[in-house]
Amino acid sequence: MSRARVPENGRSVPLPPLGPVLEFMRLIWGLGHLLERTSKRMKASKGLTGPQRLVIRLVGRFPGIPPGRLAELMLVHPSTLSGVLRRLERKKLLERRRDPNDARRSLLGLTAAGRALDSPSPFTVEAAVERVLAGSHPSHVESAKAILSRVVQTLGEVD
Amino acid sequence: MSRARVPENGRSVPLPPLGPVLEFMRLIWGLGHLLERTSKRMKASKGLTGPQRLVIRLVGRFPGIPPGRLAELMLVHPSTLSGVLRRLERKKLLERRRDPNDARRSLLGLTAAGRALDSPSPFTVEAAVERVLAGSHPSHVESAKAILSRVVQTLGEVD
DNA sequence: AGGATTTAGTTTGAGTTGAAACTAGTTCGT
DNA sequence: ACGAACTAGTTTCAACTCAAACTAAATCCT
Repeated sequence: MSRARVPENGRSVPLPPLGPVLEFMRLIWGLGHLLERTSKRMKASKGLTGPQRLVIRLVGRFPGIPPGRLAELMLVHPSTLSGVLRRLERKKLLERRRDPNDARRSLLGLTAAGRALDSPSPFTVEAAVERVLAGSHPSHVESAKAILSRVVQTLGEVD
Repeated sequence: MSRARVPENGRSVPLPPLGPVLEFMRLIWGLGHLLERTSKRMKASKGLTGPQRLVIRLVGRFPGIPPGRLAELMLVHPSTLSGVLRRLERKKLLERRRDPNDARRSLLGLTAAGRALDSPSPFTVEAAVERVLAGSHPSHVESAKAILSRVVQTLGEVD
């Protein structure tokens, strides 16, 4: 018969078991959503979203980097970055200068205000990842990175 | 004097090295973006986005599940699910019935058209994850799951 | 040199995301 | 029994995401 296990009453039914694949998918989707959540809260508390903060950190590390390179580094579509850069520029944290050698290209740089925000800080995604990685066996971290890289690669090659 | 390594000319400079923490962040952010990309392409080719498809799969597995439970299962905020459900309902793939025992609650179910889409299928995130997991050492998969779970938990407890 | 192709970046459009504010229904406390 | 507290779900809002279409600039090819 095996009709069972349907939560006909939302409450009181424990989380149903899913297969290992759905389990893993739930983890990686859920991870993305948690990053999103952390980002929203950072904006409320510090005025910068996650992607905005990441841009500040990376432009701080590589001044003069053009938007295309930065998008590649962040693994986002260039058009996504446009909006993030626009909002950071509106807040006077970042500047776009024209590349004298190639007028199509912009060169990104932090303003003084932007540089003031370019520092590690608690309650960020960076800090959380730092903590987890520091408290895990290096070999496990390596395995995780390998698996994640393969998923990234496999998904990426569906081009 | 170590001023070096600035890509003053976007082209021809290899990807700069980042620390292990930023490296890992790049992977998990990037994974989220790849899922997003796959989702967009699925919509173009099959008419369903990733979250929409996941809802179909899960409601198919657990008919009568209420939105709150489904949100919990998908690790998304309930308000996020509202829009996804609205769009699926507009497409006549899903129905919301009122729970006779608790009028606040809805009970979700697939229409005949929705049930027709509830099947595994290539070129989905599910298929890609399946492939990677099948081709990896089980112990590595376990390590990855453990690390990811800890990141999820650490980020989650920043409540 | 000059038109065709390629490349860098932005704009527009639809979907997803979480948080806060809101509505409506249920349960609790006295 | 009845008002207070709680719960389920939706709406509204700003930001992010990719893709496709577009602009402008550089390079390529005769």
